[in-house]
Amino acid sequence: MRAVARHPDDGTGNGRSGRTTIRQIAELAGVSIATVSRVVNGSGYVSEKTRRSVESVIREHGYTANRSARGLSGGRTGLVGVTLPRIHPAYFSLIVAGVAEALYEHDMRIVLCPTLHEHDREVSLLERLMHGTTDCGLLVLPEESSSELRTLMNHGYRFVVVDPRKRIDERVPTVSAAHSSGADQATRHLLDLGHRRIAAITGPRGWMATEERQRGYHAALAAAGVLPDPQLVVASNFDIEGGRRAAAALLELDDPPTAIFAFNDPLAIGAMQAAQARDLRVPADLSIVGFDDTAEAELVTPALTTVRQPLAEMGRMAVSLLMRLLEGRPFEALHVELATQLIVRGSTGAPAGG
Amino acid sequence: MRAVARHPDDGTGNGRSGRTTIRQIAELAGVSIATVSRVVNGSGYVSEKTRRSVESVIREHGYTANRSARGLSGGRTGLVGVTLPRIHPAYFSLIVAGVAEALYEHDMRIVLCPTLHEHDREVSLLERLMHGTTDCGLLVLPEESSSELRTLMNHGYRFVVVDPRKRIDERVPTVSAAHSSGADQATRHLLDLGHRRIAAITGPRGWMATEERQRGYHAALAAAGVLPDPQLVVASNFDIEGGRRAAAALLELDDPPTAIFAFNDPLAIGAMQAAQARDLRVPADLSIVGFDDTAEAELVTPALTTVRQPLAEMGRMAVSLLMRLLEGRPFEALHVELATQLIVRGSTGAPAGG
DNA sequence: GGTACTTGTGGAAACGGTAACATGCTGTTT
DNA sequence: AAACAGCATGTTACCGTTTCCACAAGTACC
Repeated sequence: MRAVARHPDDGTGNGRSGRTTIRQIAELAGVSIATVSRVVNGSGYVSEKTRRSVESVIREHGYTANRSARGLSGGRTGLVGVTLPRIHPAYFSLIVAGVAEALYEHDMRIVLCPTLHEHDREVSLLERLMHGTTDCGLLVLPEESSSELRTLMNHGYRFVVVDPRKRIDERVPTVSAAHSSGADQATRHLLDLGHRRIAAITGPRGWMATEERQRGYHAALAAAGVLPDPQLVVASNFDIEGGRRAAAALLELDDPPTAIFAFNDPLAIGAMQAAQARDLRVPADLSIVGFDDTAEAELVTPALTTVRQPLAEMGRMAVSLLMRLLEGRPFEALHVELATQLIVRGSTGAPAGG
Repeated sequence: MRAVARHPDDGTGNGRSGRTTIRQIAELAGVSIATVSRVVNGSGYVSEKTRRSVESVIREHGYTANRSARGLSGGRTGLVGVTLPRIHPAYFSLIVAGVAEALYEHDMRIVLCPTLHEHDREVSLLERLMHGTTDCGLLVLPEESSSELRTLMNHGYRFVVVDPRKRIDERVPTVSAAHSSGADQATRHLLDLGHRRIAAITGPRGWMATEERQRGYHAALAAAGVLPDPQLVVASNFDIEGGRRAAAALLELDDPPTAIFAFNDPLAIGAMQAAQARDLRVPADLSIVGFDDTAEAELVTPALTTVRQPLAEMGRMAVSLLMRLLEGRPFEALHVELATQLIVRGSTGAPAGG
């Protein structure tokens, strides 16, 4: 004879005290657990009368299905694993915000896994996520190689990659920003203002974002008949300090640039600091364009002209692909590229000589 | 006769294809599942020889326990529910970063639940989290009333509150920053510089952070023998726009302040913008101090003098309380208050008249 | 040489759901 | 009237763990 804990707290403090189960609801409503399950999940046949009655009992007792049980029994856990390098930078937190919002509408939750850019951590995290914890995954700027991702797929794990770092297997669904066209817009803007010596501070070599943006940059220069100068392209690492160093080097050149296109906002802010450190006025002496349009772009003086990536929207779009993946509906658009938009602010202007 | 899927992908794509289970490991190692469980959890008696053998099979096959099953079977899910108003603002993402880092060390994961400041959403989210999804919770700036939190406790749910919004039940463990002493430091700094008309732009009325910081502000003024002027205290809502409006109102006064202490960084940045909009120089004509020391404080010109809250550390501390709660170890320090530190930058200086 | 305790191991009962299958009904078709 | 389809509901196996209990063998003690 087991005691049935009716009181909310049975004093054991083991966290499962008194939670209403499907069996209790079934008994109270005078139906079988199968019927309650059908009502809760809206599956199968249930008469209007029964449905009402069960629903009222559920409301009255505040029942919610135990996700562990649901997950175990072959249903869904309702959890989506999200791996990302770090939580804090505005870039990532905006994507996650979009993801969370979209998932909430599907009554699913995020299991957040920062990898701190460590490949091994990411792999072991995914290993665990796959195994019963989550229904599917969302990999932001993943560290894994294409072949590792392929292995994941072959194990039957469903996932979507947001902002792929390197070029990956064609069959992996991806969401990214229109890097190349954004870079093209930014560069054209500088060309239109009259700049001809336009430098680029890029991200790490080999990253898709870097390569694609570089492609846009070169395309715009070519279209304007400007010969690219290899001296004017410096690779860096996407943070403020990197921007500062790269800009300092560029400004040391015999024939320094009149404009710098930085491949993200922190780099651009670093460049701005480097310019101000050597008493150059922005934009009078040096124009600067960034990429991202996170909140910081509006804070600096002068405010940063930058290419806006729809970060939250990328998160939402990734969720929408994920849901289709879960439903097993095959879909055509495996690779979604969201449009970027140039936001012109105070950091760009006509070159001094012009 | 059921097919036993040996191959990693059985083609059903239902996500549970081919994952190694405890039973398979047991069979391969020639022991019972109970023994494998004991090895995995380090509980009960297992001979050295058996342990080695089982461990090697586990390593070889990359086995990890299914968390749903573990959660269901009365063990732990290894998941911690984290509710917070929004993910994006630096304030929150820094706390979450600290939480994630600390939880990783305990091999636990975050289930992230943004509430968008909606009370109902938070309540229903918690309702679900409690019910089998998570082992415990971490509530950042919760919307719930003290009595709702008490109800949660009585249901046997274990949780810790980070940065309580209102004053709550004594028995709920909390982690917060030393609001009052931080505000005291900030105000004293301005007094030391020679300011006497020091305004305060506070957060929403009734919030603990607001009240405590106000207490520190008043204490510092009193200690310096400065009579507080009610006109100089304006309540706002913790964002840039609010800071702009509040500062504009303050600067309209017949006898305007020579310094403003804003109760967080966005407010301070808004105040700075308002000052610059009316051609006041910061700090020559107006000194400004913020509170938080998130990244933005260093970006604005001049860089913001502000009170640093150890946000990531608050997250880590909350996890440490949570772990003790889970272990059932009772502990004395139910309410932890972490020290703040004044960071002096360019936005403060001696008043013009001084 | 019993008895009692320690150590190592296996068997089996939960845990709370889902879903396949079985079982009645009520009409409708042939 | 028999056969059958569609609806509504109940029964039950199963998901992968943990954990309690039983049992066996070895050791210590009187």
